[in-house]
Amino acid sequence: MRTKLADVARLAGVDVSTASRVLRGEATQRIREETRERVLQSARTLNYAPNQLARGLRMARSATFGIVVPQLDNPVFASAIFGAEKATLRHGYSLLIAHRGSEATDSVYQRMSHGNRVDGLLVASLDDDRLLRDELEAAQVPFVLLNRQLAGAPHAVVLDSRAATEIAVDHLVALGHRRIAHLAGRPGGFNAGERLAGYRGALKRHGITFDPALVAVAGYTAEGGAAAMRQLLAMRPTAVLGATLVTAAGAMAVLHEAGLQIPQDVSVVGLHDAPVATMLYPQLTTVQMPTERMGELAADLLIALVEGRTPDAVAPLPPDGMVIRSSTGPASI
Amino acid sequence: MRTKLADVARLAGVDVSTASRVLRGEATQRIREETRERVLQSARTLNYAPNQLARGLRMARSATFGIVVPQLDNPVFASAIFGAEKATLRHGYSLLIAHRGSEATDSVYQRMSHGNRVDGLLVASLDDDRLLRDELEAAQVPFVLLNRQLAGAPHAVVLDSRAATEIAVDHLVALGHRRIAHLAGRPGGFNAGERLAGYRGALKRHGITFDPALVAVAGYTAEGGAAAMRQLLAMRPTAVLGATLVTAAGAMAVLHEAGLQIPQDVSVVGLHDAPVATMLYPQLTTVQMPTERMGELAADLLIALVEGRTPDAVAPLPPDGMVIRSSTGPASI
DNA sequence: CTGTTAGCGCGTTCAT
DNA sequence: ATGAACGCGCTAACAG
Repeated sequence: MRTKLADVARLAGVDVSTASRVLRGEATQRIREETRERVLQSARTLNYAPNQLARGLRMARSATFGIVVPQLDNPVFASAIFGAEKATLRHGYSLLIAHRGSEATDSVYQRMSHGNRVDGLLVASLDDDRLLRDELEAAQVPFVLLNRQLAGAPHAVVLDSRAATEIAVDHLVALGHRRIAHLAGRPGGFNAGERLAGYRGALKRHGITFDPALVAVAGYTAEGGAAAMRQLLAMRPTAVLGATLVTAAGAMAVLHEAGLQIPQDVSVVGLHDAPVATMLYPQLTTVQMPTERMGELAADLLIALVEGRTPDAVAPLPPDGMVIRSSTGPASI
Repeated sequence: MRTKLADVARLAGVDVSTASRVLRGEATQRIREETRERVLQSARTLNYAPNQLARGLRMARSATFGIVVPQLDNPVFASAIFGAEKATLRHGYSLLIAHRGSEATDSVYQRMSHGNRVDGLLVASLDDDRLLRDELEAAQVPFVLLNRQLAGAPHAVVLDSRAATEIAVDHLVALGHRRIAHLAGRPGGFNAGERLAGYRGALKRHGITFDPALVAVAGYTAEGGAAAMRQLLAMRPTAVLGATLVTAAGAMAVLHEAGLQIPQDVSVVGLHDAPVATMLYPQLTTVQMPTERMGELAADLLIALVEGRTPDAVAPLPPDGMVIRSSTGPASI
């Protein structure tokens, strides 16, 4: 049997309610300094930790969030989870993890909300808007979206993908590139649209005419990046801007196969930064994004929501900057 | 207010105790088929889900496990978590995630055990034996180690790193290699020792004399792999066996810099398999390991433990096999 | 300033 | 075959 509040109270010679008040640090209540000390001391010697199940039942508040991710091997999500876990821990919340499976009924959101009684949800789903909205509505708990938007959902923390592509293009233009290809993400996706907008905006700002033939849909896989790059080869770009590290890597493989030198013949930039960037050859120049911070801010926002505050919307997180490695260089032509 | 058992009971016109018996599917109890139907129907229409907090409090059993990882961006752990989550979900358990921080007192294990009342722990820590044993002892819950051993801890699910290096060496020897370098992991680490043993054993089996100068400590980072490879260059190996994908990638970068062709001049093999292997140039030949299965088996083992069974030890998980890509080829000399 | 009391929602005796 | 009553450990209203 583990030590419970009653044990602490008995040892301190007080009632459980008094012990509870002391341990919870009630500011409004007045408690004699001497009793407070005795209770604290008892709790320490007994190594007391409150039973969160009982507390959650009583308070109708589990101090637990659920985080739902599509995959774990995506470094952006891994980093976001890490940040979220740091923030929740800091505020005394725990984090229940689950992946979004294919279950039709009793979605993961409802299970966490109704079953586990989480106080809120961190949602990093890639599902389409309609499905996601329905499932989140049924969950009936506050939620914050991670790196995506959802029409009608007010709370989201996203990376500023538009700004990221802009500074990537700036970097390439500064190196003299004008024929810059873009490996685009999933058409219709929120971030894909933002990136394309940033790409076009930056080109325009530099007086370069947008050429649709320099954009190919790559999705988010190495194979997709490779296929898109093959298609773009005929356009003879001097630089390529990938949507993610993975697509950039796929493109690099195709460039290698084609006998093109990186960066002498073609420069390559990837979005986000992760250890894998240093594992490519040549090491990939990237736009570093605050992915861990995104998780932290999302958790902070969720905490504010469940604690009844009405937080301001969080602006898209600007990139941390370019990480210049070896995959970019002066334009050859 | 969410629907509770009493709501279901009222709608069905029975007592809560009856509703409880029906919904928990008590085998010993006899319940009239007609009432059972009515209760089930009521639960369905009210979209009832039992409050796990209340149930956990009552049963002294939260149906929740804690999983503790050092990092999330390690693909082996990410995959293991994914597998563990699948298995726990399948058996009606939830998964609380946390990383092992640097907190001295009130370790993450104790917090999960005493505070969150998890029924068991999945431990993927890299901490040294002494610290880990003390903290786990204080947690007082069943636990299963993930991909590591701990003296005196009976339950662990590990990958067979020894067999993995063995088949990697077999593959290289079959290609005619005899000067095979090894980028070793953290000295003293469990898996590092296993890999070295497998390497030495396979060499011996093929009648190749073990040369300590062909082994360099690389740790588990790209930089470590690069440094070790630089050191080994003087030995003119025709093949390199990395401890992980990351170290192999670091080594490949050094080979590129040195103007050596992969695989014409030097073949490279990495242990574990992950998408990043296809992102390297040339694509990396690897030994695929059942990392996700490891997580599943660990969760299954933990479930057996907390449910009072006395499961057999799980043997080290053999590799799934070689994934031959482009980084290995016939020995040049 | 502190003790008494009453549940939170559920599973489980013990009755009937 | 079903209902009544109790308590898991905790917090919060109400007394005093």
